[in-house]
Amino acid sequence: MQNSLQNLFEEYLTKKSLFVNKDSLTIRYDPSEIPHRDEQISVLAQITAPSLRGERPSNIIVYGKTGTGKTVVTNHVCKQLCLTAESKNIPLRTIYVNCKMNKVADTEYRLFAYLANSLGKKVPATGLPTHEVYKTFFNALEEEEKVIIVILDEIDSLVKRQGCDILYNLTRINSELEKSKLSFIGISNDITFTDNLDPRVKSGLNEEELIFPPYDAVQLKEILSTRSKLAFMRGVVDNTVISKCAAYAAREHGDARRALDLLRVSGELAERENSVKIEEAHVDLAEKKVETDKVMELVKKQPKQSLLVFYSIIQTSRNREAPLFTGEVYDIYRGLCVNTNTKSLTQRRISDLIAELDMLGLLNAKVISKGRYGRTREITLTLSKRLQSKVEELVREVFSL
DNA sequence: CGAGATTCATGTGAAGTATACCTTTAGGCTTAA
DNA sequence: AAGCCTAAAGGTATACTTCACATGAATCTCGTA
Repeated sequence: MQNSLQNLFEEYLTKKSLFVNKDSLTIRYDPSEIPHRDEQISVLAQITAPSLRGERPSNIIVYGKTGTGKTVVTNHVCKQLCLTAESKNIPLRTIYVNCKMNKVADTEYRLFAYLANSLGKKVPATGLPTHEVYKTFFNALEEEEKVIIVILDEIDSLVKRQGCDILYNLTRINSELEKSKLSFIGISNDITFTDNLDPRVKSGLNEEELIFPPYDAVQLKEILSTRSKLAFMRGVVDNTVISKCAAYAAREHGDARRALDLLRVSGELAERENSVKIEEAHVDLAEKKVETDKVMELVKKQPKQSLLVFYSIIQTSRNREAPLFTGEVYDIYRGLCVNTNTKSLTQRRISDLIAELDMLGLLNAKVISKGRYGRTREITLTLSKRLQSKVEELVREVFSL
């Protein structure tokens, strides 16, 4: 056993990798070229450029669906901005926050805590008054004596959860700052997100806006082939593979991240099979794996109670085509709590948890009225059968069912 | 027959509770003069 | 007397519960044609 493991590792080392630089296919990678985004880049650069003269740039909201390059472009421009500033000794700083990340920046308190933290101030996870955390952040800002650009990724989910007061407070900070200047780049998947915003907030935050259209299949192909040249050894990827990845991703509203994931995972699968090049079959396998990984990642992050609720929903809908209602799910959930020795939450809370699962895209829950028969959420699953059973498996593991 | 009232099942908002954690402060102990 | 540590007091955020009211179309009711 031990020996074979060692063999495996040694074999792995001697084996030639298909990859030269796998990082260039991940989302963390900042490519030097971002094809088909010249316009967005230059607009963003123009808007943020005043920061180099110590002026406060306008606040911007960046719209676009997932994988249209919002985050990459924003980070890219900010990085270049910072590099320029650094070389010329200009006081400038950018902070990136993802507002969707659970338990990181999804409330006002946590957002300020995160921001303060990234300016080097330690703030405890709980206990302080929110205003105190706000002050800590504010003072940290003043101490910097810089122009500071805060990038709020997935800002729409923050607003959906917490309302727009947070944004109001954020936009207000500026008028109180003396030594530093603050501006925002909000990134949103939802184009309609400013519609329900308080007009004061809207005018403050939405000084400029920038829209990222989805990529089409041709553009995706181009992106993929640029990146694949960086990522793979020569002759590993051929055109048909790239076309296939692009086609799959184009089907999903032109999501470049997905396309890159597909290509990377295809490569990994091919490598694992000791294949010398990526075959179309690998892409098909990768398509499944990418989807699975994405969902499983998300599910794993959910708190136990949400998992139980989700599990109840999957269980109930298994033998049924018709959509489920909150009440049924709650009954199943209660039973499950007894089985797993878990303290069950109230229906009120479950109602909120279901709404959260809906927000995460793990299911569809629509509030409907059934007339005489009351009002409820109509719940349908969006995951494929295969993924459903994967989730079931995971939940059973967690609760050792 | 049709307009308006009724009804159901649960959505939804507000206020309250439990828990975990924070800072402040007062008291007690130690130490150095 | 000054300095340091500790534990209690008083405060907050968050996740959840409790309470009370809101919702909205299918169904019922009853007056009218």
